[in-house]
Amino acid sequence: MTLAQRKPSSSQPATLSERLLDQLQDAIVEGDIASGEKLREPELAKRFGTSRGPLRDALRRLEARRLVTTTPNAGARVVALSNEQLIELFEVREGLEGMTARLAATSMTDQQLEDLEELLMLHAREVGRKKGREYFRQHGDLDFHFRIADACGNELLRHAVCVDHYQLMRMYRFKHSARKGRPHRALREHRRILEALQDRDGELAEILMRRHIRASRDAFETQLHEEALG
Amino acid sequence: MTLAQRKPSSSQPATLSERLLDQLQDAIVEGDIASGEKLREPELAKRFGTSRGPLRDALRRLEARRLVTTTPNAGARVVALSNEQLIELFEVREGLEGMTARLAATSMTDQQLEDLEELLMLHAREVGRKKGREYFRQHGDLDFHFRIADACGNELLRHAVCVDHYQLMRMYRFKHSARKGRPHRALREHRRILEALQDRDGELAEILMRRHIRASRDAFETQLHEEALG
DNA sequence: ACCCCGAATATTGTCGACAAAACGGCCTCT
DNA sequence: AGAGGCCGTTTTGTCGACAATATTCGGGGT
Repeated sequence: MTLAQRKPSSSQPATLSERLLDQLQDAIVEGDIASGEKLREPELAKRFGTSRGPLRDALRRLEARRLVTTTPNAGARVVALSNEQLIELFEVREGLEGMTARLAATSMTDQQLEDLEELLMLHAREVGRKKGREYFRQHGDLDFHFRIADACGNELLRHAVCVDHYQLMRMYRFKHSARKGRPHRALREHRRILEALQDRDGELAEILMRRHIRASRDAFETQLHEEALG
Repeated sequence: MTLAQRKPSSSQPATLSERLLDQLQDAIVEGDIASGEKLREPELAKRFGTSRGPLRDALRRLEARRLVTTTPNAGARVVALSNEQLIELFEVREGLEGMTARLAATSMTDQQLEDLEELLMLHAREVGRKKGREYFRQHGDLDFHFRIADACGNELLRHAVCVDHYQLMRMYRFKHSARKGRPHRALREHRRILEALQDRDGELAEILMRRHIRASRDAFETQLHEEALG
C-alpha cells in the first residue's frame, strides 16, 4: 500500500461543510483572517457562497480544533494566539507527544521507520539549502512530529495531536519564524529521537521528545525576551 | 472576580443546543443510549421536542468530546467503548494528567490544596462506609483528577482533560465497576499525589500521577483477564 | 463632560421544507 | 440457492425565513 492510499486526507471533501472547514482553517492558520477577529456568519456565508447551515457546522469543528472560540448568543472569534496560549500549547504537546514517541517505539513498522529516516534526510537537505528558514513550515506528512503521532497506534492520541492541536501549532509556526540556528539543533534532536525509535526504546524516545519540545519552548521564550529588550 | 462567576458550568444552558448537549451526553454516558448505537436525527429531534438544527449542533459537540463518531452522509453513532479504546484512553490520560499534576504543583493556591485535602477526607469516609463501591462514581468537582486538572493553570490542558476526554472516562466508570480493594489503593495513591502537590514538587507529582493511572490500567487489564477466564 | 437608558440595527438561534445520498427489500438472472 | 442490480424508503445535507438576543448609536439627565 502506497502512502497516498493510506491517507485519504487529501481526498475531496464529501460535503459542503467539510470544504468550508478546510477553507476557513487555512484562512485562519495562514493569517488571512486575523487572530482575534470576529467571525460573522452572514458575511462568511456570502464570501464562500453558501448558506449559514454548513458554515455553523464548520465553525463548530474549528472550535474542536481550538481555532475559534464561541460564546452563546455572541458568535465566534478566531483564537487569540497570545504568547501565554503558545506556552500552554508547548506544555500540552510535551505531555501528549511524549506519549506518542513512547508508543511509536513499539508500534511503528520497519517500513515506517525507514520512511521517517528518509524524511529526516530530506529535511537535512532542505535545512542546508534554504538556510533552515522553511524547515519549520513543513506540515502534515512532511512534519516529523505529525508522522510519529500518526504511527503511534493509539487512535485517540493520534486524534488529540494530529487533529485537535495540530492546526494551532501550525498557526504558531506561520506567525513566528524560528530563530537562526534552531533548525539545525532541532534536526539533531529529531535524529536522536529516531535512533531511540529504531532501538525500540520507548522510554528513551519519550524523554528525548519531551526534552526536544522543551527546547523549542525555551527558544521561543528566549526569542520573546530578546524582542522585548530591543 | 469570584470563583462562582468564573465558572458558570452549573448555570442553565443558554441555548437549546446546549441543553440538548447535556441531555444527550448524560443519556450516552449513563448508558440510556447503548454503546455503538446509531443516532438518527429525526428520531432524536422528535424525542427531545426540537428541530434537527440544534440537534446537529449538539452532535458535533459530542463528537469533539469523543462520545460520537460521524461519517459524511452516513450519520452519527455512539462511540464503541471497546476494551482497546479504553486502553487508549488510559494512555492519553497518563500523558495529559501527568502534566496537569506537574503544573498544579506550582499553580494551585493554598486554599485549593486545603480543599483538595478535605475532598480526600470525604472520600475516605465514603470508601469506609459504602465499601468503596461508589468511590469511582464521583464526578466533576467531586473527582480528584478533575480538580487537579481544573486548577493546573493551563486552560488548553484543562480543556483537553476536563472537557474533551472526561466524559469518555466517566462513561467507562459507569460500565465497569471497580474491583474490590482497588478504591482503597487508589485513595492511598491520591493521598501521595496530594502530598507531592503540598510540597510543591511538580516532578514527583507527575511521576506519582502517571504511576497511579498505570495502576488503574493494570487493574482494568487484570479484571479483563479474570473475566475472560471465567 | 460623563453616564445611563432606550430605540434601531445587526447577528445569532431555531424551524420547516427541499435535494441528494445511503439503506433495504425485491426481483431477476445465472 | 446465491449474487447482483433496480426501485422505494429513509436519512442526511442544504437552504431560506422567522424569532430571540446582543450590539450600536443617539438622546436625556446629572
